[in-house]
Amino acid sequence: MNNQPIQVSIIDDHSLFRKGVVALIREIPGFNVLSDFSNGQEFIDQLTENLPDIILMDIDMPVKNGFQTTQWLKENHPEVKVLALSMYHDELSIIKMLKSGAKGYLLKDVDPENLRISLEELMEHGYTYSELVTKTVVHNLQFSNPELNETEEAFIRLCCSEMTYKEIADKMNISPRTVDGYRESLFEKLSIKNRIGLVIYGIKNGIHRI
Amino acid sequence: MNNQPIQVSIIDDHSLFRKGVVALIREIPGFNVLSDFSNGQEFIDQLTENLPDIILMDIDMPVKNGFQTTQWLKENHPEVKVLALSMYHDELSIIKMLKSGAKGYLLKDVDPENLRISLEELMEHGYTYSELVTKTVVHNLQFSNPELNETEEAFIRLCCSEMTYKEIADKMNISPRTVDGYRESLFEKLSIKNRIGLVIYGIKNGIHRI
DNA sequence: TAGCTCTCGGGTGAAAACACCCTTTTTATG
DNA sequence: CATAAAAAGGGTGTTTTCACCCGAGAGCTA
Repeated sequence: MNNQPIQVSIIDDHSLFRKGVVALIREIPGFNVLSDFSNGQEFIDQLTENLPDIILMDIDMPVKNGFQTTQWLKENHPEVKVLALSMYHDELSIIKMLKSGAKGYLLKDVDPENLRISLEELMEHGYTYSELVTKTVVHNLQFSNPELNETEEAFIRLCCSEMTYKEIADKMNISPRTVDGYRESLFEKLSIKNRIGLVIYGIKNGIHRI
Repeated sequence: MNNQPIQVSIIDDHSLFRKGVVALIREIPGFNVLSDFSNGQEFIDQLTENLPDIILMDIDMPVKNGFQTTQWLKENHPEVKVLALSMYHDELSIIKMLKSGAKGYLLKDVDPENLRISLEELMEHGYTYSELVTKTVVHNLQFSNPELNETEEAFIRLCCSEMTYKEIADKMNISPRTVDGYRESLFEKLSIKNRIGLVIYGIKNGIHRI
């Protein structure tokens, strides 16, 4: 290890939480907070050559969310290590964040000591996979959730409302028959029996946030 | 104002967030952090004569949640001012917290400066009602959420599954006709149109947790 | 070019959900 | 005790949802 402090940036739209994390990280020896932003776009807009070593990244944010920002970093600055920091422990969020390029995934209810351990592990090994992440990835391998395309996700989102299928068809500018097809193929794919199952699936997997 | 620092305690199960808030409040002149706990029961168990002036109270916590703990404080130590600090901005949470005795309600995405302002206002006036709170209370007066009894909540819980109404009737040991009545009265009470609305309401209001 | 798959769309009938009418039973309360 | 209010159950008909059948066209590819 060299003796330069490790630079950390935080991207989270909850400013109280963000500032709290900033204060906590300042107390960890060997780490320094470089900057903090309330969403991904703000971070990208204010980018300088002075990049952080680690970014703590929230998922749900306005303008540019955690998935998109992590993806952007993977393509433009792959040397920056993204550590996801989210309150969601649903499988889809974790898997999507890892696929986007995150090097680890922590829940927001992690305690400061474990945050420190994860940060150090991240610098040492280049990744930090908690038990939650490992379990989720293995589970996902065994019972892999079918890939849903954009249309299917949009359809599920609309199903999480009081609209009838006919109204959904109008909204999507397709025939009610097509909606029928979407429904049937999703029932089959997701092993569910009716629209309630679709709503539960949508909410459970973060397709529709309440 | 006297020159004794105002004592603040924080009850929140997300320890990273909690410790962050602790660090932030320590930086506010005139305020001191007395203690912090991960849930209401832990706070009550470790109670001494040395009570805080203000408690920052989360809602969703294991063992004893924010509603119960605030209620308990109202009955046992009404001089302690509870300031709710939650990520939920739904009407039910805000109203239930105020009914339980909270003197204010802040969202977790409040910035540190507004937290400071609210704390000071709380000490000066004994309450701090943000625009969010005022708007919600007025809205609630105009469109007050109906009280649901145990049976209705149980029914909603069962509706958040793939069971048909006939199966729900079997499970509840009542006639399908009665279920019909429950459904119709709930549609009316909650101003919803169909079962999807019931599912969304149930999840949104914590009747069914995913 | 024949064959394959995927998306989109259509018809029909059964089952479930929903709306609106009603009566009986239970429970609370003056 | 009387009487109102609430809970439970019933009949009937419409709309929505769901299941299973089918074909047309686009795009890919062996």
